[in-house]
Amino acid sequence: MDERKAAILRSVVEEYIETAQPVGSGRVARSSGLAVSPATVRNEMTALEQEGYLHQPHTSAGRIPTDKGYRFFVDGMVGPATLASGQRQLVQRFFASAHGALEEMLQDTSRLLSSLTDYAAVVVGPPHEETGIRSVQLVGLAPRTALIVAVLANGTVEKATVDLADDLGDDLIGAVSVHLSASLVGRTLSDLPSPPSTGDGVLDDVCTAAVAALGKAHDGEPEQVYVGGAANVAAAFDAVDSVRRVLATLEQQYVVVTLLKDVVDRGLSVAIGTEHGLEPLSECSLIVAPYEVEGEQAGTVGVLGPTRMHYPEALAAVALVSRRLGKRLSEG
Amino acid sequence: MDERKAAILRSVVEEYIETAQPVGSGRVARSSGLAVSPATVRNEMTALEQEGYLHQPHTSAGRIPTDKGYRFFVDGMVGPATLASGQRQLVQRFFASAHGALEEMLQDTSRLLSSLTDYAAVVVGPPHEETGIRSVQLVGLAPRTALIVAVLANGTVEKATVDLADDLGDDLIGAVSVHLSASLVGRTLSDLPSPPSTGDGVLDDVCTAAVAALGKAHDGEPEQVYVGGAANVAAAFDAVDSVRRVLATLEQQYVVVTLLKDVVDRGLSVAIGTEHGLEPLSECSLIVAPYEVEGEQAGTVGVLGPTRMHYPEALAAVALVSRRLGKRLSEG
DNA sequence: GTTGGCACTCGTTAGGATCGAGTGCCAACG
DNA sequence: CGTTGGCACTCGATCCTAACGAGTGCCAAC
Repeated sequence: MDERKAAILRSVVEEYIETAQPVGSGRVARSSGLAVSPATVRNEMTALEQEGYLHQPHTSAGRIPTDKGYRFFVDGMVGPATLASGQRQLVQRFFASAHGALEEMLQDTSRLLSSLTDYAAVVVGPPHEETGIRSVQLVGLAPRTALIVAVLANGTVEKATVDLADDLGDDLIGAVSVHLSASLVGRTLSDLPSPPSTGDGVLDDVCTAAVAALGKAHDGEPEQVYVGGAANVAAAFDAVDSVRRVLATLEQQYVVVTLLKDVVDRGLSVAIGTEHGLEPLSECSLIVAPYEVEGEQAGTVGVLGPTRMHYPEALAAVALVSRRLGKRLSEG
Repeated sequence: MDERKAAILRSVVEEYIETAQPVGSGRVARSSGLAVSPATVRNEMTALEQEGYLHQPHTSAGRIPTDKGYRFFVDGMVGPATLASGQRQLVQRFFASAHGALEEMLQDTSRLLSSLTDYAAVVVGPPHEETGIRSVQLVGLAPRTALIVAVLANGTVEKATVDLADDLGDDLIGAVSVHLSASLVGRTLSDLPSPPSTGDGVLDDVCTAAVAALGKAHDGEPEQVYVGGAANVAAAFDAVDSVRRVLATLEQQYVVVTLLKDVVDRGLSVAIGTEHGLEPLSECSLIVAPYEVEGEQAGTVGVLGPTRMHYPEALAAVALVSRRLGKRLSEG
């Protein structure tokens, strides 16, 4: 692919992202900056179509980029755009004043990202399984029900209800608490030991049940995902049915988490159209970036928009937010 | 309003809900079961229009119910429909097998309700402020940061980060925990006492800070709200802009909570169109029902659909789900 | 009070003409 | 040989008109 063809392709993509209208040779000749006639552009465009970068809705219409065309555009980008200073300030201020619980911060981050890009935004939280347990406690709720509560190092709380065979007194529950605390603190949810025997059968049984409940509650559960700006999906498409499909997919937390993980694992930061293989989202592109907490990859932030999204700006926003989020979470 | 006019109005509403097309006199004459001619129906319909129950999009089109027309229809309903046995079973099974944390159960309930009705569903959780505290604990997270964790009687966990002036040792944190526990257990979040002095200045300071943090974190915060089936909004309207407006409103948790509270407080179970005063939702109707846990009104479930929603079925679903949810939560 | 008849309204649909953006092809040009 | 202007052609979009028909309001008759 020679430089001129690339320039033409870029021009088509840019125009189409801006106008959502098929782009004709005349428009490209004017806007691409190339000093060539529309006829020359036409010749190149037929070639680009044959190579699969462009698509013609019908004879005598302009061209529309294919997924492959967007891919070339994205790969050939000089890099993410620089965000407007107002937007950078917004991010700055958000993370400067971000406070309180991890959960709220992640939810607010997804809202921030969606308001930066005008697309739907997704934030996947850090895996609970790998975070150190700071405290464990058993709390009696009802005569035969207790709650095992584990506080993790990142400030999140995991809990599970434990059904008890007998009605235990507060003293016994307290004893169990102490024993559990001694054996579980410092471990992780994915690495729960069976607590050493105390010699007391009842006490041991409760301990085992509690640990089992805690382990089971978060076994195979995906990480928490926070979706922000879902309403932007409605603005991005004008077919109400496309909107429905995308929203229905976004509601399935498990699917979303898997999707983001998958894309990140494949080392991509942009998945265009069908590249991620999720059929209901074939009209969408997804931009993702992992964020790191204390050097460890902790979670993912992402943006979901139409394939004709503003890639440079969205990439910049996602990159900035993921970096700042990681930094913010690292300082504790 | 005589009986025949009421029957005609009912017929118009039912037809319009079914077809989404303006309803003409001929159709009503056929479907209403009244033995009258279209001409008679026409006479009545002009009267109904002058009284504000019906609206004509343009001369020589059929009639569409106004909000007032829907209101009359709903008020005159013999009662909620009986749900299909398949749906009743679904609810049955859901609550029989519902398990685990309150939060997940409420989220799943909203999904259940949305799948029953094909509208968006909303569930507002019980207020945390009024639930008894079962356990309080201070956990050190970082050198100068701790987390105060309160377990409530309904199995939910409240927490707040506490910034410490000094780096406290585990022993001191433990002491604070014990002291906090002694003074806070049994109280509620809305009724936090200032812990009695221990004679130790540092210890007292930390206690006060922790209690303040806990109180502040949930002061004026609305109850948690769970939205399910938001994608159904896209199916209910065919103007993509209406969809956007409604979704954008649903994303504002505070607005949604206030809306539901407001409607319930006014003793309504149905708010039609502009009745709730929330402009972006003027094309929607809202069906709500409070649910009671142990005799106390605890929260609200609701359904948001287009004004031309299937009121009898939706009412039945909301009523059933709220009743069963309350029952399920009461048994602990 | 009810009804059939009737003229009228007005959105919807269908057909046809026109427009114009855009194309492919080709011959000419540097 | 790549580039370009010219040109005929395509085909969706736009506009117009006509015909249709569902529905209305009104009125006279029952």
